[in-house]
Amino acid sequence: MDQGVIITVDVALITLQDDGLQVVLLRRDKEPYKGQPALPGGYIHAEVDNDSLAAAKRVLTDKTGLVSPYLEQLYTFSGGARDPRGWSVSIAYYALVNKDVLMSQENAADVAFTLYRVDELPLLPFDHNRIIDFAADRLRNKSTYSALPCYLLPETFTLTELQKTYEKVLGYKLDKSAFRRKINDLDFLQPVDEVRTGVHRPAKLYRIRPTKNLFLFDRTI
Amino acid sequence: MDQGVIITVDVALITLQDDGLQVVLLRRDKEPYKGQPALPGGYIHAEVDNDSLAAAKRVLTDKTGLVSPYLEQLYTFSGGARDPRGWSVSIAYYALVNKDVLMSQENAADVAFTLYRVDELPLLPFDHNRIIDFAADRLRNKSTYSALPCYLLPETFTLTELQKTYEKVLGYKLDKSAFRRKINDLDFLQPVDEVRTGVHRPAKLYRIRPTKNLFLFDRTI
DNA sequence: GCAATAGTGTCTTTGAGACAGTATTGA
DNA sequence: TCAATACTGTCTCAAAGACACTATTGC
Repeated sequence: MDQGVIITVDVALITLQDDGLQVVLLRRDKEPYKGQPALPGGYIHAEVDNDSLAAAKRVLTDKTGLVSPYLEQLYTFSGGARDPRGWSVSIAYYALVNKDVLMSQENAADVAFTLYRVDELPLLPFDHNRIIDFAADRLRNKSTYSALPCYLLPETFTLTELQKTYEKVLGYKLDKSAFRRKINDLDFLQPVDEVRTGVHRPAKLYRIRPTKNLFLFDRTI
Repeated sequence: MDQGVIITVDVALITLQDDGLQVVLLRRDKEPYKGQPALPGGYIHAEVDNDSLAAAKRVLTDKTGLVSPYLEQLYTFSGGARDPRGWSVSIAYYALVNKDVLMSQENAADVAFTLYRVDELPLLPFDHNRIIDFAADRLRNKSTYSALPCYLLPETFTLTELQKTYEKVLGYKLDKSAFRRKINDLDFLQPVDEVRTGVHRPAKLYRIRPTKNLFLFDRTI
């Protein structure tokens, strides 16, 4: 049955730089909006994709060479006005990745990413501005009660690095003492037998406790 | 472009009875699964629906005669295994309605609803069991930090009725004193110049403060 | 020793839970 | 006056914020 509806997945791949959250955009290689920066996306391939999550994984890997440590369905955008080709549905996902992992992948896969601050976007094709707004809001909101920001960090990290990450995502400062008390109580990190040495006192390294699911807290961080 | 993908909306319309949350199911009037109880749902009509929210409203009104006071996108279910007709996408919504409003509508619109407890469902067609589980989980979770349960009540209600509603949705008892303190602090109700008279001391009536958006709290109820 | 960062201890404030109290109605 | 429900006051406890303190490193 042909309902004449276009069905795609789009992925907002988000990372963290010194100056805030960034989203990965790629130059479109096809019409419409050929050559313009837009979210990685593509049609669902009913023959190869088990479901839309599989389609999102495939799109992300095909277009960026990455396998994200965190990928979650965001929202489904739809309507007759969002795509010049006609009535369309985009099942949008968002993904998180560490900046250094992303950059080394850019070299390895020989693709050209464009990074934009999520709060300073140009006008993008389709409703991609809205999708990115949704993704940033979801990330910021969910970070108040989950371990999500861990996925913006490398495999191991110090508590100070984790706190700075939460602060950049949330947009406000946290108290060091209270932060460490909560991290300790919530018990979602495991110590690694290493330290990060720098100019001064070395800091203990941690990794997120291995799990299939995102750690959700029963209170705020 | 025909991708051979079926695209539908399904609505989990939820109400509250004495013994807990109930979901409205209707007997399917078409194949597949003709005659079996299932969620109200239907194809997107690209010619008439502005977007999937409009489609969900239309489906709900066409099949039940209702306009729900609360309707929100839930999740998008997809894949090749959920529908015998082939690879399909269901943009699922959930809606809330008061039991008495629902029942009077059943008579007015001359439709036959079947109500099932969300925790005691038979095996349903497609992945409707999963959709209802998602809806009940979302409702219970969101009720801990929002005014959602108000939409399960009639237009006006007493504080005791509201507390009982929260308790039934959440599945645990709340302290009366603390509950009223919070309702007062959160300031999302407005008093109505009426009381509910019964056998004993009359109770003040309230309604939810008029707003376009759901009231979200910065803490737990 | 000094500067800088890592990490801890403790006081105060706030809000939640427990629970007992008072208030108002119909019969 | 009594039963039943509406509504309030107060004590205790736990978690959060503020902030000062100690610890460990390179130089």
